[in-house]
Amino acid sequence: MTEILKSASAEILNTLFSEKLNQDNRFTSADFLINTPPADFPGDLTVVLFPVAKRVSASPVDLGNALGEALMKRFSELASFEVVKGFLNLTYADSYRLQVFNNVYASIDTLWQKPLPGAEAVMVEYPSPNTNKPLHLGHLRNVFLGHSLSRILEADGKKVIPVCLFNDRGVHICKSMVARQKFMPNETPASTGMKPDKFVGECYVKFSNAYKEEVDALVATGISKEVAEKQAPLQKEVEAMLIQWEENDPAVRALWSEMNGWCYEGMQVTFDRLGISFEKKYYESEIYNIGKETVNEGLEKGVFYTREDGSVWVNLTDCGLDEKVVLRANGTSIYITQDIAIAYQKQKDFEFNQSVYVVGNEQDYHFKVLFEILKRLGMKAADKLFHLSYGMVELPTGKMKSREGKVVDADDLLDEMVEIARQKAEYAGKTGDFTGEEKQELFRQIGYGALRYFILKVDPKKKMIFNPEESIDMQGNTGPFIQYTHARCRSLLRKAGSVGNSYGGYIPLDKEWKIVRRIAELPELIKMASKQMDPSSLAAFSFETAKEFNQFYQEISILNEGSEDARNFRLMLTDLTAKALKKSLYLLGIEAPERM
RNA sequence: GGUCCGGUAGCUCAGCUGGAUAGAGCAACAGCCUUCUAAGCUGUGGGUCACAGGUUCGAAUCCUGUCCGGAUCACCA
Repeated sequence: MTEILKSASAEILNTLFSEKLNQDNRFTSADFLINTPPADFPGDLTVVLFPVAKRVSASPVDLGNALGEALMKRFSELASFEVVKGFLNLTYADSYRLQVFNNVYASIDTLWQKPLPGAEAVMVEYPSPNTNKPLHLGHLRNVFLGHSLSRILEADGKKVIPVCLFNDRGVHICKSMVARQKFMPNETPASTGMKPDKFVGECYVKFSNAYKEEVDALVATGISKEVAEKQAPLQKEVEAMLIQWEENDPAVRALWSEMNGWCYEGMQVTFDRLGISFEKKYYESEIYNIGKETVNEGLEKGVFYTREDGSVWVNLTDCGLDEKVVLRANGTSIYITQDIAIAYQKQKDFEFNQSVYVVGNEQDYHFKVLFEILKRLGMKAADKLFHLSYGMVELPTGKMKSREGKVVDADDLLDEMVEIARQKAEYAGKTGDFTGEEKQELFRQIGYGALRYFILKVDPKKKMIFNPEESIDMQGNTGPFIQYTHARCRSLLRKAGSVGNSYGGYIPLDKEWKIVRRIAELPELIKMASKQMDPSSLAAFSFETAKEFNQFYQEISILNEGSEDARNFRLMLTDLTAKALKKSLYLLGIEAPERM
């Protein structure tokens, strides 16, 4: 509708001001800005008049009146207009409003077509953990984003290929291994009763503490910190172990397999809780050697060069980046070497139109370098890669530090959320007729929903602060609020028995129309969220919709309404709202209970 | 130091490619449950949009500079 109005407006003004306009400055629809007016102004659409009025040096008010009148004559969809300052506010006719309602109501069920054959394929890689410690809050933001993004892309008609990369080798892994060997050789997850991935994480913390002591001791003898970090015996041990690993030393490999196995076992439990799964899992350990081959190719192509000590480099200074090592002097490969290899491997394994890496913004530079290198290597898919960069989750005390064990553990947090949901529900006396099992399931849905919403409602690009001391709210702009509104709708519909499909000549109230108007924008919103890879707008949508429905619910009878037409319309609106809420929650990865 | 990102109410955050009087939620205070779920609704208070310039009919939004915070510039990942 807005597009039609824009071109009509251009046409009308061109005729009206034909004397003042020549070929070069005639209006086109691009000259018109039409948006929705602020809540306390009348109308459904606003034409901003200043720019157009200026061009023909007319007063915005006069021009607005003239334009408004002409549009009224031409469009039966419009009921009235009003010019306020430089803004022309247009109000839809009731008949058109009902037409909009009928259209949304008819299409809400089929809004998410499954990807059609030949649909664009998008690979989404997340959360790509290291296998030396369990998942923490930072990973949760990653998972929520990746999961939600996948659903949004699918709703936009794309085929999603979710993959996960395990950073399962390298110095960080060796640190946990050295610590296990040295400090807790006889302990196992079973003997300690720990979740296996947490046991591995414990090793990592032990290493970091011992390493820090060594460094401090060296510094005390007058050595600089930088040198001390390199000379510390534990550091040497790690480096030695990395080489042994690359040389396939059986004992080192056995230790590595055992510890990684624990990590996968533990992480899978967390993945299952989060409801995520992958079409393919990549392991750096299986691919890093291909990286070395690619490095050789790069040398042949002249993209890389060798230094005297044998290390291999790439010079990216001509595009604002630095010189970067791609292979160590001792021949072992580093992070970027493997990322190069994995990019090629992905290209080999799947056909895709786009490949998204969901990775924190601390690695912005790394991905710039990686993508530039791949471009120079002439990789086919190089222009299809996209780094979805998101902000860090910080504690009030600053960054989380896994080395120091100062992290919010993912499992613990999920447990805690369920517990909070339970407490709030019991305090409110909510769950009288639920069975024990139903309750448990409900508290899980609410607790998880609260956490996901809390994280997804903020712009992914921005860093966010999480205060573990203040438990996540369940009132106001929260997941449970939206879940509650959905459950409330469902309750009404259950009580009504069935929803009729005719409402005679009923004319919707303003409060009712506002809800319809918002939900009618959902398809457009999904496209936008998909394009911008940002779920937060859907969180905002679900909140606004829920709030508007609650206002309506509070003030206006639905089931107790005398007029059957009105009752039917309101039930249809309730049905529409429930569906819109359920679907927007789904896109955020949040479940929508029927009762709560 | 170079590069990049950010600074909006006491707190956590919205504010789309510049548009009307800068909005939510939490917290505080005052109301609303014999009627469809009170995890709800209504109202009050709370702002130099970091600061200073500039661009223009119009700037939280765009440009420049300053201040403050963060990330990154590893033969770590």
